[in-house]
Amino acid sequence: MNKYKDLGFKLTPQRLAVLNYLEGNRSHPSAEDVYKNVSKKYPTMSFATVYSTLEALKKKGKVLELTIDPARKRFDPNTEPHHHLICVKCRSIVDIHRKYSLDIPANEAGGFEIAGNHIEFYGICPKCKKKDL
Amino acid sequence: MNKYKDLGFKLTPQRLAVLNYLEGNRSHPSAEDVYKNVSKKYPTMSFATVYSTLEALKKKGKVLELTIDPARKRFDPNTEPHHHLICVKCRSIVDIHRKYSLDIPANEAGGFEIAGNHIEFYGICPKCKKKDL
DNA sequence: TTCTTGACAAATAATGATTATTATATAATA
DNA sequence: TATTATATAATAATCATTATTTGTCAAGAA
Repeated sequence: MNKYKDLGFKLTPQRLAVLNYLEGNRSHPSAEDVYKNVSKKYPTMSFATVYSTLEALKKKGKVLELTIDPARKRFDPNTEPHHHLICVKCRSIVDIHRKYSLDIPANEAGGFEIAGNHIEFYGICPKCKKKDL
Repeated sequence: MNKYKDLGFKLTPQRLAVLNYLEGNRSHPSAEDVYKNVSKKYPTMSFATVYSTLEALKKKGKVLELTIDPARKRFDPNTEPHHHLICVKCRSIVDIHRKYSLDIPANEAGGFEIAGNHIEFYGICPKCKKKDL
């Protein structure tokens, strides 16, 4: 009945709390976001535990680490291939689930073996648009 | 005769050295790369000067800050719109100058005003492919 | 049940990139 | 050349992240 059984690592309360927070979360939280939220339930939770849990989940492919925000890492529990639309003002991130076919001509690929791609769309979110009057 | 005349900020020797290093540079250097190189000519050069120069150039649109490398900022003096192909092993970066038409259906855009996009291709560079035998 | 072992959590320290501060030096301009 | 604003260098501070250490707990062996 436990959906995390197959993770192959110990399911501690702290880890469960992190998993629950991430479950279905589409806000692309930073480690701090995770920490803040999970701390409510587990006040003794330390930052290091958050990082190590996220790292463990990353290794198991349950979470993606996004390199979108220059200031901090963001994590994404949505592991299906998708793209992101980022607000250049407030750095909020929205998922884009479209498929795009992106080929690189061999002469531009410089001998690389292509493994995948990720598109970052930039824009201004509705909230920030309002603030700018 | 000076191609940097129009920058609208003081042209110190240090800044000129940074500009010369960036000119035509396609290696997407980090601040440390810039510092190391420019230090050869200006041994008293400080890291802070590198950062502030890069920041100033960024504001003037002469340099782009890349958020590709989770470990550090990378800078790109090639300000024409283009994309990047990154080696997941060594983090080397190659430019991709193709144009791709990428539309987001309005219902996915969440009310964002789209301003641009950037594609990150992932792969393994020839050097790292060899190392893996 | 008790012992042993290994993984985990928490606290804390350490690291590394970046930014801020401050006193001095220098470029641009009158 | 003098003035003035801005840049430099040195340094300290900050912030996110990683490493270390010590104590705790859980599961299996004796």
